Amino acid sequence: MPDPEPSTVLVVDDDPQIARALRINLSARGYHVVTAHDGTAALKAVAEIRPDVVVLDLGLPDIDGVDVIGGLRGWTQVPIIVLSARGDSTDKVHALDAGADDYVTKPFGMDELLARLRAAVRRSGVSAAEAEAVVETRTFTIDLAAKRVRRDGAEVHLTKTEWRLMEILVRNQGRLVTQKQLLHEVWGPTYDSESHYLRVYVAQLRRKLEPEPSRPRHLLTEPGMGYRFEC
Amino acid sequence: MPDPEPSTVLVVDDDPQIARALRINLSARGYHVVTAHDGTAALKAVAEIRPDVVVLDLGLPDIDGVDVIGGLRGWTQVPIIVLSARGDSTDKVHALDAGADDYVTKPFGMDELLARLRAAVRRSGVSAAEAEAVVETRTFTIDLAAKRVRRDGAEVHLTKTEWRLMEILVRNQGRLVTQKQLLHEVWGPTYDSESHYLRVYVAQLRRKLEPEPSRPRHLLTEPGMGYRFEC
DNA sequence: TAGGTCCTTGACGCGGCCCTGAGGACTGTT
DNA sequence: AACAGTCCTCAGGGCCGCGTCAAGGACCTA
Repeated sequence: MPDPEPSTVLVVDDDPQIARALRINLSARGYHVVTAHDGTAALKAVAEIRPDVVVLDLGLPDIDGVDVIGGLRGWTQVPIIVLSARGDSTDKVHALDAGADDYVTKPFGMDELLARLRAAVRRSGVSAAEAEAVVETRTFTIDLAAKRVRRDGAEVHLTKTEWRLMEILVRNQGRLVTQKQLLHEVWGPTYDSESHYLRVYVAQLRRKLEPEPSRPRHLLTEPGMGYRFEC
Repeated sequence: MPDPEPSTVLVVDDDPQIARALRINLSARGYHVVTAHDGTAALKAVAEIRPDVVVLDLGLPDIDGVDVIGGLRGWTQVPIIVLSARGDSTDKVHALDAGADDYVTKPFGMDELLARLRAAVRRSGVSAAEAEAVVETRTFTIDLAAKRVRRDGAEVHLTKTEWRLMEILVRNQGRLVTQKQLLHEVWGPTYDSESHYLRVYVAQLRRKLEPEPSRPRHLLTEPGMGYRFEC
């Protein structure tokens, strides 16, 4: 097994001290760290960089932390670990019920936070990895873990967007994925009806992967609803 | 949608007081509670009753708590919430790294534990719930999650409108669905009396799915009222 | 700054799906 | 037996959604 690429952590905290401390510690442990200093930036950052886990301080200047959780849970399952100075029981309950995965009160031990981070990443990784990492069709092979596609032995290069789209379809193989879901997961939660994007990119994938792009056998259209990947 | 069956919680604690307190509180919240008083019993209980979540005290008389976690993680992904009197950072790290999902130190607030329990069940339920969406009849099979219909092994293609209609009827299987409700949910709230639409589309569904379309056995008409799906 | 890749956006033809209307069957009522 | 109401069936026309091609522009790299 090759060394897995480092997990990306989005750290959301308006206190530069804490953000810096987290950045240093997490980076030292091999994580790829991105920081945001308010809720708006956090929501945007999640849509753009797709972190593997979010560490979220509740005391943000612009948006209430619980609303940030809600905004994320509307379209993504990314694990959220809440940091908060308030150890109040009702705060914890609200945050957890809004969709947070864990809740750590400040001051916190870095060891503990790291352990909880590992637990969160491990959990979400298990389900993601469960779907076999390699999917084969008659004409091409997809390695989800390595992010590689081969066709007749030769490697086929997919762009970032093409890959994201392909990955979602493959992870849901056999299932119909709605246009809205695809748009949300590839382009972000603000894209609802730009189905033209899908047409363009599905066409590109078909051109690269299907034996007869005009008669797709694996990337199937369900008119009015979405797309479906079949082996 | 019918009421989901209650989640089963395995409470593992050798202190009868705490075990009792948990049983009372969890039962009051609608959980199905099973208790075990030592590690051996816990391991056996998980294998036998397959709980949806385990609440595990670390101070067990026979087996070290971390080993219990390890014993479970060897074969199951059931969420484990650790309870412990020791708030020591290294204990937390060991338990979490052994595979625990969460760690709560005694004394704990019952509200918080319940919220963490909900979070754990929610997480694991997302993936498990989707699998249970297949409805079978004598002649055809409907997979609600994948949005696909099979008849005698072969795939039957439904259009968007056909599928919407079918889905509503299937989700209300056995129950009568009124024409108005069907029109509202498929064509929108402004459609009240266009029952001709329904006739056309129900006929199409019957033609595609019923063995004898003129003598429907599953898509039944209730004259003057609506339609009903029967397995 | 130049070159390349990639994302976005527009225009256009085509096929399939949704709607619609007409005719007929069935049932219950007067 | 005539009639009204509801339902089933079939077929055609309009239109929306899909696929395709191509060009503009953003971004990165050298």
